[in-house]
Amino acid sequence: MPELPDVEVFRRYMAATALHKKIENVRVKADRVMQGVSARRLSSALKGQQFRRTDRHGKYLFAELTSDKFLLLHFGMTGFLKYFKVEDEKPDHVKLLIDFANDYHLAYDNQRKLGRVSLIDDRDRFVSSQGLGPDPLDDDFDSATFDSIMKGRRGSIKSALMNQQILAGIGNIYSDEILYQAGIRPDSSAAKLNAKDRLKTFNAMLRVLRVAIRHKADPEKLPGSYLILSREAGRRCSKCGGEIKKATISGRSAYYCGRHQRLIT
DNA sequence: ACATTGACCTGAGAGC
DNA sequence: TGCTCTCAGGTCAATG
Repeated sequence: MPELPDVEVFRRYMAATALHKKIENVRVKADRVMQGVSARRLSSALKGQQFRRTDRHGKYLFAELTSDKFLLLHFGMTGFLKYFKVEDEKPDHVKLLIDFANDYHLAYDNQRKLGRVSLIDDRDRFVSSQGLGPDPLDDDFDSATFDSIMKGRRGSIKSALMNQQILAGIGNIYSDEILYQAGIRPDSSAAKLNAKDRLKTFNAMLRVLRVAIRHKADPEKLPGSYLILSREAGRRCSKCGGEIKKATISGRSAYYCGRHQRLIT
């Protein structure tokens, strides 16, 4: 679930529910997902504070506290947030539970332990220390930046789109979707795309990410012309009737239409 | 320096 | 029903 559009939906959800409320208590499950911070320190950093605003870069969510520190959340493959009041709405694999003064709770849930919860001092410093590339939805990210990123790549276009050091936020599902919409096969060489192909990919990227966010990143609500609805080998392409193929690229399973997506080598 | 692979976790679903 | 096997949207360290 949690690629850029999903995390943006989580961010908006958190902003709509959990800002400006006094944090009364914090329950931390000491776990692999806690990174660089003990349960005790995280708990004391949150207690008595409020969340002032939320922010996102790629797949990372930042929740700024009134103390100027940030709670950092990464959702791995199975993470999500839930704001709730009564106990029976509490999800099953809660790693961090924040109790507010209004008797509501915010849960960070993650079944598999591939996510990350941390406490950081500075958002921008975190982004650069992680070596994260630009977020494609940042205002100053344009097609010229996208061009310069893609030109120097030796591998496939799909791997380039998914490389967080190059471009932050796109994962396996949305890289397939972007290339499906752009009509380019995922195993095409990133460096061999011409200017027109790059512009097509860039435009498809922005469109797909925005449309996904608008539909709450819920696959069932996405337009019928999206690959995500028929992402299975042997199915028919919703655009051209071609056959959906499966391939392994950089160790991840990729799906594409064998007819309307062009291989560029 | 860059690209690709395997390991890390846990549970769902397929196949028998 | 129950067992085993494979796979899953994440990153990171190790390898080529």
